[in-house]
Amino acid sequence: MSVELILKEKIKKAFAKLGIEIDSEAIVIECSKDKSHGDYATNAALKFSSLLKKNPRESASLIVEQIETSGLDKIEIAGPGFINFFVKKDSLVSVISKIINDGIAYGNGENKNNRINVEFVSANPTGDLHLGHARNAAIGDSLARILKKAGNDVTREYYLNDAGNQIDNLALSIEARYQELFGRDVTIGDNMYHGADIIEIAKHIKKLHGDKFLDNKNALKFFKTFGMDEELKKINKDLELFRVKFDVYSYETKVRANDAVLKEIDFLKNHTYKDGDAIVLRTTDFVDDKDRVIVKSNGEYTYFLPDIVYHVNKLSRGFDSLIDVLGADHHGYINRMKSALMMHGYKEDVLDIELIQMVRIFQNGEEVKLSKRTGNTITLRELCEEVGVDAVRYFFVARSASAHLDFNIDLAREQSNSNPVYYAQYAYARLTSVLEQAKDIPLDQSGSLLKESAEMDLVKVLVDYPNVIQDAANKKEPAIITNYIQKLATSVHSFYTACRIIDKDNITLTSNRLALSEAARIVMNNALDLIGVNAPNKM
RNA sequence: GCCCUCGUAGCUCAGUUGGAUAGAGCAACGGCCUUCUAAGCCGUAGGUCAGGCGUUCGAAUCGCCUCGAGGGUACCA
Repeated sequence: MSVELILKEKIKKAFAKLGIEIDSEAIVIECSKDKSHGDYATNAALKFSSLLKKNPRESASLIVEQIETSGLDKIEIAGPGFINFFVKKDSLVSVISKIINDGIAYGNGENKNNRINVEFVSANPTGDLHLGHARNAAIGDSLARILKKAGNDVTREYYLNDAGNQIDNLALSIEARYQELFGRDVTIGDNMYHGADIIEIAKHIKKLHGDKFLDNKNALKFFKTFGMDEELKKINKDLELFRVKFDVYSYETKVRANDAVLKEIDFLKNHTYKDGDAIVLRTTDFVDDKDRVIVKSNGEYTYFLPDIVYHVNKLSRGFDSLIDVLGADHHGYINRMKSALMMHGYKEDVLDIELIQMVRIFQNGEEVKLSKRTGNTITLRELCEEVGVDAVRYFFVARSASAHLDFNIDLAREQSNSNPVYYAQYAYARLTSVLEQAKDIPLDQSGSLLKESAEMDLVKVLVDYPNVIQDAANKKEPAIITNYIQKLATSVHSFYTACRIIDKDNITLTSNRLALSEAARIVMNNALDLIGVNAPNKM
């Protein structure tokens, strides 16, 4: 059990002795920022003083009298009524042997028996993944890793809208380029795809099939599936480069098979009304602020309807909850989809939509304006080639998803200390190097000789790791992990500078410090992996 | 108009679910390499937490108003 949990239990029991039951979730334990405030502190006396009918300081002393003191050096009451805990060194340093024994499993949450489906990227296979997809991929994948680490059963899913207009336009674009290869006059319309990738696909088809599809009734159908496969192959190659892998690909055409959409309309009939020839879903009965059209006057479906079918499909596969990672422009989508799922009897929070704010690119101190129309775009591949996968993944996750991200290309490209990725990777490389040089010296996991403040600070950061994972998972916020990585790197560098690790004249101390180094190395590797960043042995 | 996200050091951002003297990194300044990687460490300086009112023992955090940035408000996807 972690130190924090032990303290929570102690506080809970102290309250119980005073005749008050409180939930241990409600007890807040903080790591003290100031050493004179002990190792950990709680505001429980302040928070619950009204229950004790005493002022905060009096409450604090009542509680302190009841706290069982094993594992503690002393307890102090300070300020308006904080209770400060000075923890015995042994209870802190025991984390070293725990980390070394658990290895990569350190920080794993208990199995929650909770199946979560995380859907992200889901870009239409009509061209390269661009900047927005890159942030989506970085955050979605990191989130999946974190949720898994926290003890959930996670499935990564990619949804392909292969029934929509985009795919038709893709087929038309390929057809035009294909005919062009045979010298025909073609015009590429505004809603068609102008990219060079389309020309490549057309050439590929010509090479494989010659003029077979020049005047062929089935040409468009073929261009559609062939083009989509080609584009998806490229997307997957880019994603692989970006260290993102999906467990499941869902095709809209398959989701819609067996009249699933018609059945859905029938299922929803008690929640719909007609507006002219259109069918409108009464989402305002639930959590939406406006009713939504699901079938247009011309009989076509809006995208919303098959999307409902898709979400119901996901839930029918046995997931306890769904997460969609979407761009911030999908804001209006959240409540209408939740409403639709509530019509199916699901709770509002069965679906969680993580909105990702826009990325702005800065170069030479100026914003780079991107536009698909003018062809001025940046693809995920270009970005990775330009600044490296580690830097891109780190930067795209390091800011809270709900915050706009200004991505400074010059900074990310810079292989210098102004780049936070290198700061963390360097800490890892230093530890690895020391451990390699001292590989003949056995580790002493007892921590009995550790006493320097730099050593104990590092130990406390390591103790904190499992809590950080739970926190990041609960808040669905990968940026919490990067914040932790920075803190850990700082502690490692301070320790490294303040304490000489290998000392041939003091092998016992060396063994202690090597064990601490190994523990820190394991946790750093572990944390970097959660955001998909490599931990290099050398830099 | 209405809804959402946001506004914290010169820049980019944290801030542990209302707590003690608001913190990092970069940029600036001053120190530290005969020994494990100086891509590092230690220190100095830098703040009207956009502004105002309120809630209470206590507010960057909660509520209301104002100002400012971005997004949404489609029978587009």
